[in-house]
Amino acid sequence: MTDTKVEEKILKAAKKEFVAKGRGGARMQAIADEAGVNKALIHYYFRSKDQLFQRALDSAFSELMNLFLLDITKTNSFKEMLMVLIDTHCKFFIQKGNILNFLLWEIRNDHDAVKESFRRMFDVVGSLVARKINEAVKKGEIRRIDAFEFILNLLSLDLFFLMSLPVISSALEFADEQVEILIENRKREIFRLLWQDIKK
Amino acid sequence: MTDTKVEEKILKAAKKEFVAKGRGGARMQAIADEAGVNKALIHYYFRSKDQLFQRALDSAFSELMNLFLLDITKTNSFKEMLMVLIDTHCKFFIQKGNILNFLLWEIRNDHDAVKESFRRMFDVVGSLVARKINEAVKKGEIRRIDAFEFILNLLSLDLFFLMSLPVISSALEFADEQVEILIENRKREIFRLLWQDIKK
DNA sequence: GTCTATAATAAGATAGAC
DNA sequence: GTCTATCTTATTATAGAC
Repeated sequence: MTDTKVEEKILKAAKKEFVAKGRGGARMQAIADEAGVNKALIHYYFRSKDQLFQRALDSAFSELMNLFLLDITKTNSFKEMLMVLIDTHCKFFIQKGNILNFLLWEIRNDHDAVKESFRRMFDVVGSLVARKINEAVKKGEIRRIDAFEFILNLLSLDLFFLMSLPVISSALEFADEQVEILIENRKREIFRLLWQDIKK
Repeated sequence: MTDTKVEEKILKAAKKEFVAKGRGGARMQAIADEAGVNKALIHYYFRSKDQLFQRALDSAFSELMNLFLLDITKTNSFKEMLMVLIDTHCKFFIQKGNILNFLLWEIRNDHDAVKESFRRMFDVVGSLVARKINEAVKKGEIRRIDAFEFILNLLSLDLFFLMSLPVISSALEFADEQVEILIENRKREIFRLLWQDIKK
């Protein structure tokens, strides 16, 4: 608690506020309150709102990248890996709320801010999945597929649904249990669609 | 030109500014400049930034809804319909830029603003597609499928890709021609994945 | 390092002339 | 209806005490 560095507390609070309100809507006062410090102290550590935002964006983006760099090498089969991935994405984004909407919204004007991390992540994940695909093909588990298209298919199906979920469930006035059922159905459907496409 | 109502000119300019900068980042002055009128005139017509935003959001949302209400009843086969839909979505969002990112971002705090339109659209599109499915099933063109899951699959694959395209192509430093090839490949892949799943 | 008080500015809103 | 000029407020940022 008290041994958590103040700088970290502020950054954490900033991330929460920025993800909730966006770059423009976020308030330095709200960040200070959330972190339990004075407004002036934020400027002491981070100089300006702009620089704080950059740090928060970096951090939020890294969190997302780490999700995709999960240790999936431990899964035994491609089928199992696919199930684990879908499940993990759902759990993460349900917990993290608007982080993906936030990133896709704020990054559009500032591609450079994440260009390097994105490319690195892309290389690592790309080659990791490509290797997994090769192994599975050799074992005769799946047919030969394109790694890029496969990843894009998976992420599209997972992430778009999770991004739209608040709108869908609010507009259709789903109760909490209905939402849970919806998610479970969706996970099954995504797995079904992807697996029957690639399995041998 | 001059016979375009001023109110409409302002609304159009507002939509452009809000979609580009978001609710918080948009500036009344920028809207006035874009519309070629005075700042005070915006208040005369729309009272406040807040009310202008609501109108702009409504209008942007309607545009999107209209896209999904396309006259697809004219297409002869389910296969043809699917191809037309994928193509239309791509064309629309490449032209309209960040409209989807904007909506998914801004609506998260204000579901009520679009609840009714969304539900109406959902009902209309849902029953339209369900009817199309029934016809195609009877003709033996496709297997029996769930309309909700099918629509979600289609929109996920289409829209997530288009939302992420700016980030992807910037981070991977794709040239314009490469982006075009990417899109064409993606269209083929989406159609392939969906069609082989449902065709009989 | 952390606070209080305050400056500086940006931006939305309005009054009033035309 | 449309403009100029101005008011008001919200918010970032800083100076300076402790």
